Amino acid sequence: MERGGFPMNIMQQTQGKLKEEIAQAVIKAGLAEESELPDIVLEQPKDKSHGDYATNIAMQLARIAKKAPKQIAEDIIGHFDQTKASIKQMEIAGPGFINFFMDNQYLTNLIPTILQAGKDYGSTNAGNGEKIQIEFVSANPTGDLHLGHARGAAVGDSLGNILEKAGYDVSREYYINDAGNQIANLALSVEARYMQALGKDWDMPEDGYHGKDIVELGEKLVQEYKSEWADKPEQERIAFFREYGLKYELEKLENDLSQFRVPFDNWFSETSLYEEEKIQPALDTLKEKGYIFEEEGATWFRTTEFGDDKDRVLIKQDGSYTYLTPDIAYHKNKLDRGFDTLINIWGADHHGYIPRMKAAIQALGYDKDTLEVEIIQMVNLFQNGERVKMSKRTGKAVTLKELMEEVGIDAMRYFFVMRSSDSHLDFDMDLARSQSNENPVYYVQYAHARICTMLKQAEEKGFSVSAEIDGSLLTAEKEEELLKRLGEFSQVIEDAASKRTPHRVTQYIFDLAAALHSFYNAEKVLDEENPERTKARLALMESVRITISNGLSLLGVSAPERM
RNA sequence: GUCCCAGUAGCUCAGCUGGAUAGAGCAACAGCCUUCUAAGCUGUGGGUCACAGGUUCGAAUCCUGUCUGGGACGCCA
Repeated sequence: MERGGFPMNIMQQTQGKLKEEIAQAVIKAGLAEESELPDIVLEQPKDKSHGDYATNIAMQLARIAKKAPKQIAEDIIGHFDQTKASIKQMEIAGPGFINFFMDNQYLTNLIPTILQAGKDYGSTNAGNGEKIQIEFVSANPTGDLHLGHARGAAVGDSLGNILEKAGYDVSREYYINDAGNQIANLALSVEARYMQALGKDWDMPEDGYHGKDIVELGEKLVQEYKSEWADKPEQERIAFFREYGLKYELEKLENDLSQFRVPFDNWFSETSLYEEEKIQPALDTLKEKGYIFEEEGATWFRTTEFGDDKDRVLIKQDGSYTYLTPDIAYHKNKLDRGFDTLINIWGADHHGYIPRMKAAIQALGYDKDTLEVEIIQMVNLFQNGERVKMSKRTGKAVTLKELMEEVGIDAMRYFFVMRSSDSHLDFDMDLARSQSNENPVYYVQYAHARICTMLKQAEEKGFSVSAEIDGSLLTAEKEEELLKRLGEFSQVIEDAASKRTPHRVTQYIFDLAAALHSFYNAEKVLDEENPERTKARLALMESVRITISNGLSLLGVSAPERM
């Protein structure tokens, strides 16, 4: 029952057997050759009267077998070996669907599996250890992280967790843009705030950073150094502010993200590309392959070769690099480190950058799909029913840190991964903060806490959770619903991983929590008159608790034992 | 002008590689606590899936075009 060190996914096993038997029946009935057999699709009908599983194979075979779908379905059923696939009943419905009603045993078998797996329940080896690097956030170290970064951080971290759970080998990385103009600007901004803190009349630079954090830094510097730096030679002063500012900003980024439960495996410095002379070799590689040309005193990369709308400058007329150039060297470095797939998570305002980066990947000799760019759409903040206006220029944006204090980390993490990343997100602060039934985070956490209470009281009454239960006692409608949901967990994770859609996990645990609440109101777990059923239900409850807890942990949301 | 994302219930959004009567939360309405946490549950109403063509047994889903909203189109980063 082991696969890749993880418990085998019972549901997949069941479905696999069923598909296999369908294929056998089709061949035995002479409806198609093995080679012309289409992929067998099993779906779980929404309507329970359509069985536990249904297949559309008869419709798919209509053309190949040159028969009416209903006739084909009858032939398949006639040649089907029910005993092998634990089928209780089969029927033909609608235009030619075959509905399968399963023997329930296969569901209750889930419980011992989940109890044994514990924190590992849901883990699979679907990713086969594929090495994936996720680069995300990567905000310039020139100010506080704002809402958009926060969404990217939540999505990136959750996706990383999900990929790991699905058996991928994940590395999370933050690319620090500590080399370009923006850092020169940071130094000038820090200088200005320092001078202002000393009471001097000093203008902010043209493209300065107006965030509150730099104002605070100016004040901090005055406390620490008094007016010492005001009289130093400009060059020395700027160099100091540059270094100090960078360190200050980076520490802040790391602290905020770590508080937001977003750890990185590696913080990669752009400057290191210069120091380790990684840029010229990358340029040389492109040159050798003939993708470089000179024009109007600049050096160009022929990205149009790979479908970009125009070629891109790598070295400007003044001899300096564009942003793209070290970034190409950076991506070459990533590839040299042996990752199979690179995932970059970018804000929607960077989508225009995708074709040139993909061009670089291809020019370096890799398939364009080696690099995947996940675009995260914008976040709009709402408070008191109104959209909160933000301006980056004046530093009026709401920061990650402020939001963590205002609404809490659990709510933020959940909300940011609640919707598909390519939908704009309306973040309602009042809703995120509210401790009410309108708030989906509480809804899910409450389900977990409810179970914990039951388990605790069960213990006080002398019951203990055990995998040795009589599964035939779990036949109530709400119990079957719960069991079916529980069985889907691994598949949900695999889908979320392979399609890079972490929001599916959020939807899943919400649905699971709903099934739990519904069960809770319909059935009583603790019943001293009926200890066997109590034991069976306790084991079911613990299975649900484990699954909710595991799901929440993928999202970086806590699973409280009481609320 | 070109490119990307979105357009599904009053609102916010799901809808997997095309499948049966399009789902959920909120809001509205009607019920449920002497019983394991009512931060919960049950029920009702609410839809020309932006529009128009096409592909086929079958389209919210795939293709083409149009419209609307947002974003991007630098020798900025």
